[in-house]
Order: sequence, then C-alpha cells, then structure tokens
Amino acid sequence: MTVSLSRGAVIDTACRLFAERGYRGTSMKDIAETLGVRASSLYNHVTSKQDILFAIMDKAMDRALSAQEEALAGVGDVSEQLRAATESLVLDFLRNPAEVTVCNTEVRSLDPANRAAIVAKRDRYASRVRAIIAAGCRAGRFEAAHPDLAAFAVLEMGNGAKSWFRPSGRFTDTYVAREYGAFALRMAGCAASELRV
Amino acid sequence: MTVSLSRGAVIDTACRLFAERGYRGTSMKDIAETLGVRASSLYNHVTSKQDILFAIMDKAMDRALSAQEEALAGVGDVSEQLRAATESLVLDFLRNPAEVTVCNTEVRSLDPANRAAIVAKRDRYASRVRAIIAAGCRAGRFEAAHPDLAAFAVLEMGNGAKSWFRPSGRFTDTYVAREYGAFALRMAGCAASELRV
DNA sequence: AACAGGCTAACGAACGTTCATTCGTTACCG
DNA sequence: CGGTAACGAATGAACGTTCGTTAGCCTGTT
Repeated sequence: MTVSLSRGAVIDTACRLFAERGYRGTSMKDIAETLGVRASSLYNHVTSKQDILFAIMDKAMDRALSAQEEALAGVGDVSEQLRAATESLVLDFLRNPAEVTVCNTEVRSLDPANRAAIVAKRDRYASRVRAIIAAGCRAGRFEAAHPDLAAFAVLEMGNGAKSWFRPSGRFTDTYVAREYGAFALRMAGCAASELRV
Repeated sequence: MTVSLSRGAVIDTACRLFAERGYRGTSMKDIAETLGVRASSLYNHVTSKQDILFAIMDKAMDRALSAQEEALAGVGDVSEQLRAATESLVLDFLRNPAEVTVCNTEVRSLDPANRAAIVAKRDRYASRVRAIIAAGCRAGRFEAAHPDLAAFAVLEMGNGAKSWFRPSGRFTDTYVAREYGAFALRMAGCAASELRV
C-alpha cells in the first residue's frame, strides 16, 4: 500500500496551512505531518518552501485572470461589464478562500523575482476593473467623482465578502456575488434606473 | 549622552516592522537593531515579544473605539450616523496604517487569552456599524436587502482606502474619508435625495 | 535490475529568552 | 567638594528549540 504523495497534494495542503497560520508560521514539518509524512519527504516533490508559495500564488492568479476574461467575454454594456467583473471577483474569492488569502497576505514573503511576477498579474487584474469604471464615467453612465478611488473600493469588496461568508450559511455564493455586483454599481454612481434590471 | 530606550519606543518600532514583515517575520534582533541596541536590552522594557504584539493591538483598538464614540456623539439622524461612523473608520485607517495593518493581519499570532480580548473589542466596534445600518433599514431610510451584508462591506472599505492611500498623494485624508462616507450611504441604499446634503 | 519515494540522521543557522556582569548616572554623606 | 553607594539599563554569552535543507539508506513496485 502506498499513500504516495504528489506535488499537487503538497501544494494544496500547504495552501490551507499558509492561509491559516501564514507562510512563516507554517513549517515544512507542519505540512508533512498534515500529510502523514516526514518533512524531508516533501523534497521529492517540491524544490523548496518558496517554490510551494510561488506555485500557490501563480496558479491562483491565473485562475482569477481567466475567470475575469470569461466573465467579460461578449459583454458590451459598461454597467453589465462592471457587474460581471465584480460578480466574477466575488465568486472567485468565495470559492477559493485559502488561495486568495495567501495571495493577499503573503506577497511580502515572496522572493523579489517571484514577487515581481505575481504583482504584474495582480496589476493586470486590477487595471481591467479600473478601465471599466473609467469608461463608464467618460460615457456619463457612472458618476463617481474619482474613478480610481471607486475601483479600489470595488476590488476590496471581495475581501469583505470572503471575511464573513461560510458555504453552510444563509446565502449561496452566487447570490452573494450578485448582491455585491449591485453594491459595485451603486458605488460607481450608476443611474438608479439601471439598478433593478 | 544617553539615547536610552523606552517601552513606547520599542512598541512603536516593533509596530512598524510587524506591519512590514509580519510578526513571525520580525525578530527581536530586528527590532533592537532598528533602535541601535542589542536584542537582550529590549527585555528591560517589555516582558516578551507577545507582550509587544498585544500592547500594539490593544492600544490601537482603544483608539479606534473612542474615535468612533466621539464621531457618533450627539448625531441623531441615522444617515448621518452611518456617514460619521464610516468617516471615522476611514480616517483611523489612513492615519494609523501600521497599527491597523497589525490589527488586521496578526490576530492569529496572539496567544489565546490575548486574542479573546482583542476580538471582543473588534466585535464591539463592528456591531455598532451593523446596528446603524439595521436601524436605518427598519426606519425605511436605507434599503439594503441584507443589512449585515452591507455592514461587512462598509467595514471593509477602510482597508480599501488604506491599501492605496499615500499622505503625499492627490487627496487629503479627510477628503478621502468624506468620499468613502458617501460610498457607504450609497451602498446601504440610502435614498438618492439624501446623498447630496 | 532499476527506480521512485519513503525513511533516519544530521547540518548550520536563527529563533526567543535568561543570566551575570558592566557601565553611566544620580544622590547622598562626610 | 570629593568619595561612594545604589540603581536603571545595556551587554555578551549561553540555553534549548526549531527552522529549511541535504545526504544516504531501505523498501516495495515495475
């Protein structure tokens, strides 16, 4: 009988522990024990602890970016774009809380080269949201006094949702995402008549 | 000539370092070196590293709580209460970024007893915001579908502001706080006619 | 026979903390 | 005024752990 580790299992387990206790608060021994194995065995599947951290974050950013692309594909109206982008963001946060927590709290634990790669992807993600709000303001459909400021507030909403959401709670994740999509439109100052579509 | 350490100086320096590198990512040696002193000298002023962390967070929570009380004192109208509470929250975040960062990221590094004390204060702070939104909804002044959900979104806005705000930037902290106060009213579904007071 | 993947053992470094000692200043006493 | 006792605070050395990582071995499967 072989329980037999895999790279994926190591990374998934590490992700959960990093989210709970932080990167520096989690030892290779902790990860190994959770998997029922000795610490040295992990090195058959990953090259270092830093390697694990980067793999978690890189995978998570790619997932978020492609979910965002998919959500926006074929959506022309700028209000619907903001709604779709926000719903995608919130859904991603609610469905992958551990990965997202690691992404949000452990950027500082990345080696400089790894950090540059992750920050670039994060910026790409954020700039799409900024662009939508800016376009809506230019078109006179939103009336945010400062589009960038509203964009940051929207991007932060995912964290707000993640911090209290529990899958076993009153709401489904899709329902919460829709609710936050509406928050985003309101915050951007979208004309009230559009809000109840 | 005596540079001579003090408990306050140790705590302030530690706060900045904890905010940048995290509690576990900061050693007593790091703190001491920043102060131009050896690690063992710190123990003349604090009893342990954990003691430092708790002192930082306890002071920060007390400051936030009393700022909130002061902001709400004598404000009767529920819309103005939400605006005042949000402005107070955002201002506190913008003016004490290091303390707030530590409070938001290092709860997990607290010993169980210390954690209970801090979480109790944090809950007291959050419940005041929840109560305002709930009251506004009952009075028909707000129309959030789920008051608690809107409350969490409001509480998260401080983080959103803190993450991009720089004192040297385009906006003053009071201006940003006002802007976020308006976001909060919109998000709660406050009647549009009240928004431009 | 080859090998992947687990194991034990060991490493050097860094950690938080303690301890006895030394230093510099202040306050008192003759 | 000079000598000294006393005290707060900084120090280097040492402690027991824990850290991430490497090396070499052993076993079960192919």
